[in-house]
Amino acid sequence: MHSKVTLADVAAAAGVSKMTASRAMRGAKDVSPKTVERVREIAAELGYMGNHVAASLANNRTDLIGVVVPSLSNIVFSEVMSGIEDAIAGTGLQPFFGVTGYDPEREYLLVRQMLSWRPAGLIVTGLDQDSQTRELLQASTAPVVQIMDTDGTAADMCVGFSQREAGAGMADLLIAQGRKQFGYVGCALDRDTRAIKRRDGYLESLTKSGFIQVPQQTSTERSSVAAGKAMTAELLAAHPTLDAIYYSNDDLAIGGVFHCMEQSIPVPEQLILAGFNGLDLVASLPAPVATTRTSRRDIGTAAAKAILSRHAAEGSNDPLLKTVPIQHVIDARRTFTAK
Amino acid sequence: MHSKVTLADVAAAAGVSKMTASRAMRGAKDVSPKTVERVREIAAELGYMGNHVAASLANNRTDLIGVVVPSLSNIVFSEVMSGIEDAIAGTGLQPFFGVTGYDPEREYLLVRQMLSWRPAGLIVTGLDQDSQTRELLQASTAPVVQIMDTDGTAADMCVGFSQREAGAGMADLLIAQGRKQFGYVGCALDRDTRAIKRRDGYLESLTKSGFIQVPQQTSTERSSVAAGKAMTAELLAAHPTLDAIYYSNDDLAIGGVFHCMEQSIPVPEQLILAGFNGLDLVASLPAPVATTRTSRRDIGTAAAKAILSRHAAEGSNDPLLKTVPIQHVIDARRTFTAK
DNA sequence: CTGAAAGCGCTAACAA
DNA sequence: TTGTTAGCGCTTTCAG
Repeated sequence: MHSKVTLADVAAAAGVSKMTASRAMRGAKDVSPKTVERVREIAAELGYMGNHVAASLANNRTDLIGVVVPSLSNIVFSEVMSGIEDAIAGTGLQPFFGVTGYDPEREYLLVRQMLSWRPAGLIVTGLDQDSQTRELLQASTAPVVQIMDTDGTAADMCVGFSQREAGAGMADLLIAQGRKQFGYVGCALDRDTRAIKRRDGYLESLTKSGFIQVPQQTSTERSSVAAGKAMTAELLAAHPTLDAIYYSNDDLAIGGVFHCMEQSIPVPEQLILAGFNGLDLVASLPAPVATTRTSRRDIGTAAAKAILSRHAAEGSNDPLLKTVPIQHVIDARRTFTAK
Repeated sequence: MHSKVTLADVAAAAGVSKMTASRAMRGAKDVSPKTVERVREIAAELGYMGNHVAASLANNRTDLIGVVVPSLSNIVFSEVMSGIEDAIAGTGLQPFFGVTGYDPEREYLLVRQMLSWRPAGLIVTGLDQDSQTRELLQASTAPVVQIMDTDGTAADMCVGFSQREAGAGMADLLIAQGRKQFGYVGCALDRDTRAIKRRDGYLESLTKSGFIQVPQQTSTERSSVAAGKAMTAELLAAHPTLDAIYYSNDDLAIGGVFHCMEQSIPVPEQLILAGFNGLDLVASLPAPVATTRTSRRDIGTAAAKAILSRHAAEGSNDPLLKTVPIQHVIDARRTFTAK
């Protein structure tokens, strides 16, 4: 009953060779339907269960697709993984994940370990790995897709959007709305390189328009609604006249709204709050918050497809896919029409 | 540079046997430090990267630990996975995940595929797999941990709490608060067996206390804040005198609060809202919501540890771990002190 | 401390 | 349509 039953046992019991049994158990192509039926029947009886490890070694490739994300407590990455799941459903590919916790050393170890499983492909978050990791990615024979960011150079393929432009775009929109006093609230800026890029884009755009003074409230703790609430309180205590705050993400911005609601600060009339990610929750908030809707699921899907297509293109001379831009949409309709 | 370099190449270049090279690359036990150093140096030069597939086949075991969850869009499961990550960090184990989408057929396929990788362990959500899947789990030589639920019989080991009691407990608390008119709002009740158990516990407890009439608003769509908002509106339109609503989870309850805030319904004075999960966000809401804080991370950690300890106990006669209960805490302080 | 032999369980590539 | 022959790259014996 246990996994001690091997293909050889099945073959013997069915009175065929291992090879025939092997063929019968998978493709069934070039095997008589009768044989297939008999072999499968016996396999079921014996409780035979194929061994992916042996199969992978024999044909020198696995059906594994490695995914490296910085965090799982962030719903964003869960959604990326859902997108990946969607794309590979039915292809027989299996995702396996690793979480870096934004730690480059851990990322290196993870990528190494994953690569040593000889995966069919690797999806890694971000373009800013350290040099060791980058070398691994570049040397990899398996297709590699870096996701979520296009500000930089990809080791192989890349699916995402410009974080810098996302930040700049939000700044431009706030400026266009006539806001004059801008603030910024962010978490994990010591390690979240994409959040840093957004902030840089935001500040740069403001600077271009002559807004030099931008008070910031930052922290190295991990993003949360509670942190957003507290940091908004602090920022506004020091700078009560702000009329727009950009947050490193929606979680913080939601905390900001909650603070404003408790303090009866009119949002968005007196103060516009802008987050990032476009979490579903944001659309349901009692007070409007601007956000950038990122197509995380699409990024996951596109990344997985890029790997699949690379496999399909194997040996052909088709030009290889490099960067797939994914649109993001600044969503501030509720915010601005409410003004 | 590529992964074409095998251990044999390294061994040859170092002038030792494959075996010595193998030993040098991992444990380093029973090998002279000199040899270890030389072999590793050459391995690095050659860009050698071990092959986990071959290693696993040779020693007939992998370092993979399979995790099956129903969904990733639910932050709860991401947190379980974080807990698992924590527990296995540094043990060299690799988690690989599969998502069922609450589909039993898909779950069966997933478990099969995972088992065929001969994992070091398997963590599966829930106790209510269909019979095929259950057979697989029971026949598995790898340790299996079912998580999140203890209402039922485990195939092997089990880590979680009673969903039924969680629902009943919330009912009791609401009753003790003097509430008289109870409602219920739930999503995905056609497939989320744990949500069903909570509702059953809730209704049963209410019935015991004589509250027979409990209007329900249910839907098969997936839980979301938006759904909670809409369903609360509908439920209250039909039953405006309700003074307590239990939701199948926090997402829906949060939608409920947002509805009440927009309609200026005093929460919790006029209406108590109760969710489930204890999401961090709930603690930051402008209006208090009761919830059941579940230790999801602990569940993940305990599950992973159960697998590790099973491995450690291999061959020994220690009694085997069966069920690990994990506390959940009903958190309604803000709700009730505010009353 | 090091090495040689013998597989792990499966499948590619032929051959029949 | 089926079978045979060789491995895949590593590690477990067991000898030196």
